[in-house]
Amino acid sequence: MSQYERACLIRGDGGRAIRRLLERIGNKWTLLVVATLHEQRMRFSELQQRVPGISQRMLTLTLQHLERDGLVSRTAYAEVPPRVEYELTDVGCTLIDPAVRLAEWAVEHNPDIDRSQQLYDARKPSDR
Amino acid sequence: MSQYERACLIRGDGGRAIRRLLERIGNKWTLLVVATLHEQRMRFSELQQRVPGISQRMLTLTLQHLERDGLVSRTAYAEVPPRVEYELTDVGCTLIDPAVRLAEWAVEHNPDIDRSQQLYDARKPSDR
DNA sequence: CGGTATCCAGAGTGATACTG
DNA sequence: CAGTATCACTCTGGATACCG
Repeated sequence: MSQYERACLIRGDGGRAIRRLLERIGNKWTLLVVATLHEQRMRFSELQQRVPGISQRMLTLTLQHLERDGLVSRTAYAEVPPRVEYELTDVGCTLIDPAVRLAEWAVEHNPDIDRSQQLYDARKPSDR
Repeated sequence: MSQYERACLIRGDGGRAIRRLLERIGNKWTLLVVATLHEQRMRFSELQQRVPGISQRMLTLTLQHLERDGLVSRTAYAEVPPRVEYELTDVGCTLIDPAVRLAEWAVEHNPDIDRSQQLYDARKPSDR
């Protein structure tokens, strides 16, 4: 399969498949939560500590979305005080690999983008 | 490098690298424009025709961001009427591969996600 | 402990009209 | 042709307070 043909996958159905995925993981916290859960199953409060900066509300919302999509499973234990644990499902695990590729690209090309932005911003507006 | 170690890349610097990338490509149009330009260099109006639904304003904004990041180059020809052509830079091209992996995941797992959402939504709110 | 409910500020997006 | 300018709207995310 050629590089060209593969690129067509992105536009595929007018881009609907990948758009849907990006609406999921394109937000501020989802990938961080997924990557954190990949280390091990974890309860709510532990997750909140390991994802620095996330608010209770956003962690709740993120986990609910992930559970609805079947990427994370939620287990509530009938105890007092309550205990709830989250873990990646099998499908959720398969997302790690493509996500890591993206992260590798990001880390590798961050300096390029910095440089390009500085050049761009230094140009006189009239030259743009 | 283990799967576990690779996943750490996502959280890397508190997730800053991949967050920056997702702010770029996580929006509605960027990846569609990149994938379209991957076919060939193209002028503004042609691009607008090939990316169905995009407004003039959003295409302008998307291209300006991509140019600032150094993923797309812009060439204006001093003609009347004006002609401007866009093409992927070398760095821009390297983004195609990880993006395609993501698209492949999206296409492959779309049915899983549909099913999971239907199950989730069918559950009584009290069971959640 | 693990959530909900409410409110608010800001960013992303789109329609429309105008311009070199 | 390839943009800019303006306005309106929606959606996200954050702060805070309360609940089982």
